[in-house]
Amino acid sequence: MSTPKAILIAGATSSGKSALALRLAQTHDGVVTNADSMQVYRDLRVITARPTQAEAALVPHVLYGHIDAAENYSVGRWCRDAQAVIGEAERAGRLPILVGGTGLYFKALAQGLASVPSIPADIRSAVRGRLTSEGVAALHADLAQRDPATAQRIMVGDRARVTRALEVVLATGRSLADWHREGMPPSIDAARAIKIFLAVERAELYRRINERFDTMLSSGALEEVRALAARNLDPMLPAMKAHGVPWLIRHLKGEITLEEAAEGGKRDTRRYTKRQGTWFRHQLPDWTWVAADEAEALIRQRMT
RNA sequence: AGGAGUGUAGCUCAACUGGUAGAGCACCGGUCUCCAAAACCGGGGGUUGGGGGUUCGAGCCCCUCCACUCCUG
Repeated sequence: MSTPKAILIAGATSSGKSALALRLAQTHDGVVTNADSMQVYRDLRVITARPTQAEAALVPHVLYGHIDAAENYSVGRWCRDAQAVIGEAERAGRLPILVGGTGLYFKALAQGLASVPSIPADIRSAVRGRLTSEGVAALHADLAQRDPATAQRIMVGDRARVTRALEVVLATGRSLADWHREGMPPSIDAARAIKIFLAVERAELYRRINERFDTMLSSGALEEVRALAARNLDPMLPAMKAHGVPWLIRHLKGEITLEEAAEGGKRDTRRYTKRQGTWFRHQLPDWTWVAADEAEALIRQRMT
């Protein structure tokens, strides 16, 4: 095998992937690049378990906390950012090490994304406005008229996809399915990358998640969320939906106890990690699943 | 020790005067192309504490044992 151009490390939340990425970066002159949809937000440091400043001082860490919580970041933007980072690392002779838990980001990076043009703001907000006023069923019915093929593939209650498909036909006059057929070249040469998924046994993972959430609380998570809440941002923004954030905001409003909020945050995280496993198993079947304590040895072996 | 009470799904609790044991949460599986830590779809579970009895039929009635709780001493 030729020298890998990049190492991609995925894994469930709390699987220990950040620590692994750090170790590898230290020994292989790497650039740790974030592939997590929530760690990109500046306002969310503790609650997303972003690497600390001390860790970031050891090796270069990029795409962490570089976006304001008021922004709507997206897969597309991340792909462009990641591509730039990878190119820069290569020119500097450093190894890009992408690490994160967002499956869609990795898939888009390795397999390409449909080149749907960005949706004009007025169309986007009009569609989202209709979602609240008319409800999903009405939007789905509208979609069925304009783009029957796509409408058939989407569940009637799936607000996110119905909204997306509708705004795409309205803005481009073409079916989302058409755009998907065309596709776009991947951002990296996936065949030459090491791709691993850090596997942790379910019970152990749940134990770690619960413990980690408590640690976050004692490390200032509540204060962080208080500051975020004080900005009075739109609750529909991605950053406002990070695990634990909605719950802690409810606690700060006096609606629920801190204990209830913590339970909710932990539960959401547990359920999420289950979906992460499903995603990688089915969507990216060519990734290697490996236990955390064997990952480093496996990677070193493939590096040679 | 005596008196009273409780024991049903992992948890909290339902089940009219005996008539096919359910609900919430938890949990499990799946979908996935630009808000993905999102948005959705689906699922099974119980020797009703153990044993015996009455009855066509027992979570429910009777006996007994066990566990826990409260009261009295």
